[in-house]
Amino acid sequence: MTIDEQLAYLTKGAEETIRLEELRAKLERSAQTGQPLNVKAGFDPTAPDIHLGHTVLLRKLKHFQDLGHRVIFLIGDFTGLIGDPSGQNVTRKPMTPEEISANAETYKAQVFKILHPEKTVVDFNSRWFSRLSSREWVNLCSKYTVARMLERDDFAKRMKEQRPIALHELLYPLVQGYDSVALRADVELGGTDQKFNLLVGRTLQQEYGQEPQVIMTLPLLEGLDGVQKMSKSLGNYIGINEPPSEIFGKVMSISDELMWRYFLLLTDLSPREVEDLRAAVAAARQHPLEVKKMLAYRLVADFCGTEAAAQARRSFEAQFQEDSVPADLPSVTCSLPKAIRLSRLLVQLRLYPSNTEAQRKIKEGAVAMARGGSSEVHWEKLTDPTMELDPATYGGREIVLRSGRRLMKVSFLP
RNA sequence: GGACAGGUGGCCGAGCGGUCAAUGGCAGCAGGCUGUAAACCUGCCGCUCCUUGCGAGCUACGGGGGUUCGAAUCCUCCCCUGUCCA
Repeated sequence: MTIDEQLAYLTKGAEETIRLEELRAKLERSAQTGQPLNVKAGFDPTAPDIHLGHTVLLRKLKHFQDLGHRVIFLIGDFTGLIGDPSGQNVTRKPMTPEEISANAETYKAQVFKILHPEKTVVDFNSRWFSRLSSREWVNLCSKYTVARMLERDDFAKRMKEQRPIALHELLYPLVQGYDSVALRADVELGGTDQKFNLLVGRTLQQEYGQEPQVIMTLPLLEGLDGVQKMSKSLGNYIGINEPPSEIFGKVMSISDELMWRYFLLLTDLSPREVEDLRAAVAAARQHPLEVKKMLAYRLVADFCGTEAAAQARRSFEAQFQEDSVPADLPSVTCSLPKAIRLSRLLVQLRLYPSNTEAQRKIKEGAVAMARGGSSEVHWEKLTDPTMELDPATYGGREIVLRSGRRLMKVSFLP
């Protein structure tokens, strides 16, 4: 690839690159010297649940790897030790080294579904921060001013809204920026919300006599609700470790509008191709449902393989388009020594969190049962909250319970 | 250290001595319509128990103590947040 082609490849889908000319220079130099670029991205040590939102960034890291560069997957274990910047007064308790390394392993298992393991270095920022003397700390703090720090929009916003800002939170950008110094990063990637922190990295590198890193911000992916960014705490996420049918189903539940965004940020389709698809749907040449199934299939295939993707699609079609029972239902076997209340069973199956809620839903007509069969399924609503399943009639039988979109197969021992 | 304003269910936000498990909005769950889309309509939305009833009990309005037959609501101490002053 020519340098221009490389630039196009790397900046595709990125929100902003600061600065493009610097990236070009770095790429040229790397090509001449054969020295790969250090491309850094930081991750929280506490949330080893990678979801599609993270993959926007991970995919971009992979693009750099495709061109032969070295990715530094930095786990912010030190950052995690001090506390949480956004959480109010939740003092985070220090994680043990065991927990941290366990989390790191979990990260690797997930992240290498996307990244090339041999071109990835996993590092921890406690490696340098735990050795930093107080003197060096103060020195680090002297490199940046309060006024500039308060420019960060979320700080500015909180000041304006008269909400608390703890002093140590002001240190976060500094800590993250220093990571770039310690790693001699050439490029750092982050979400658009990270722009300020990334820029601090540039400033600090110059303060420490290094060439500033190029920063690249990536759009934040909206979650299932289509409005807020995908995050675990909001519960609007699709985890890449989830079962294939789960991923497929969740993708199918996003809005049509959001689907284009997913195509753009999560697949290798070019912006042009996505536009063409969109036009086809607008002109009714393509059914949006079919296009969305294609998206779901691709995403499942990325993380679970094409076979799982095909299976997930079949199950989806069986359940929602043919109203029959999919083949790969989650199923449990349980013994039935004596009669059990339906509501209790539902809680045991984790279809509902509490008995109270299970009973409520039963009364509302949300629970249905299909018996054994496969093709001709009859769903029978179970609306009696006092219903009990007794061994005499259910022992040895197999039933399928449904609550909303969730199905569960239960086999009773005789 | 002082003055003032606040802390209510996942979030926002009413209530300011009883009828309050607490109005309303958002989010969420379920039903209908559909394409597990959007929009819209309906119900639910702390927990437990059963005799499933407009049932009983328990827990809840920052924390502790108090006043009262009775407190989210009054008093008091403490904690937390913000603003102004030092």
